[in-house]
Amino acid sequence: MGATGEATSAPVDKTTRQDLILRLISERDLGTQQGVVGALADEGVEVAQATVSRDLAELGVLKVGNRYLALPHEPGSAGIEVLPSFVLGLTPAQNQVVIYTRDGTAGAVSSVLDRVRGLKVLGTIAGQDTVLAIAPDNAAAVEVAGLIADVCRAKTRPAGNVE
Amino acid sequence: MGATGEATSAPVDKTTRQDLILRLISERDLGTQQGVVGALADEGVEVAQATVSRDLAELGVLKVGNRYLALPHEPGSAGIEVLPSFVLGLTPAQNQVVIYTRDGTAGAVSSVLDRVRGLKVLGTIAGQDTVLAIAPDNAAAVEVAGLIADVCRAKTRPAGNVE
DNA sequence: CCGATTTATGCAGAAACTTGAATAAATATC
DNA sequence: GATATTTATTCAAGTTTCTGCATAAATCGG
Repeated sequence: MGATGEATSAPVDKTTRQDLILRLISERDLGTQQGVVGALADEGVEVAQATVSRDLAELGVLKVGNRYLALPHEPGSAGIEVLPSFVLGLTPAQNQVVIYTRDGTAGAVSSVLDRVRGLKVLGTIAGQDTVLAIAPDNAAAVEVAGLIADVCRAKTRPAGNVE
Repeated sequence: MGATGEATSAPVDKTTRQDLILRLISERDLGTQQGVVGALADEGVEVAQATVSRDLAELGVLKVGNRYLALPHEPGSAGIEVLPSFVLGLTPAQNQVVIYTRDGTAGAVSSVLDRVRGLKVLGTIAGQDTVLAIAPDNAAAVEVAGLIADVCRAKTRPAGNVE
């Protein structure tokens, strides 16, 4: 049967829908909740914008500039949104990203990077003011670097306040 | 205020109660659901036996012989109840437990031991038909050995079938 | 600053979950 | 094997969660 664009299929539960949202905003270029509603509809999941609003908040999805980023982190711990306070610069090199941080904060930055789910980072090594993030390959390293740069540059705002 | 034996305190939610149950059956020697109800009451948590029955089932608590064991494992993976099929014998040595298994099943046994929460095992090493389980100290090793022996000897039955 | 777009929230009905009482089923004891 | 004990399950509240609708609040583009 059809690979894409089902009509109305079985009603999915909240968890399934939220997993789907995480996948969709990784694959497609989604920047509005209405867009997410449409993308969900393409997959046969029909919900209201209000629901997407609440889902994004619960998932901890960030909106960087004009794009949602599926980078939720462990609840309760510092997330990627603290990076702008610590990161001074960064540069991809081979399959690595070298990240320059305020002195003494490299450990914290590496800790954050380790905890962010969805980031293509295999592992990190932290010095005093430098973090080395190891990615699977150069493409991933470039992607990660771009992502972190975006987060640090653009006005980043959490997609919501989970109660 | 009193350290033990509160009267009726704030109504606790399901998760809190289940955590408490895990702790109680580790500390005390509980062998019946009515006993668990009583132990909970001592802590100021009043519930019916039916609730305890459902809790034990959800928690995956085992009843070995005449005693509940708080050894829940990752849901969906093989748990401690498969050990009798694989384990032939075992002996504590220093802070380790040497476990003799059916040939080829040492890996599976070690995998199970690694996944069982609440077991005082730091790590395991598996050969072909032998598993070495490393405990913090001799006392822990003896305890673990006794536990595994009990599980293999006594009629072990899962405390329930979660739907 | 104004209108348009995007996002968040109060509310209400629906659905799902939780739990105790009663009772059935299973297990142990003699 | 009969009885007593222990555990599981059915049923019916009571409670919580979920979600759309309508609307308020916030943000963006001139």
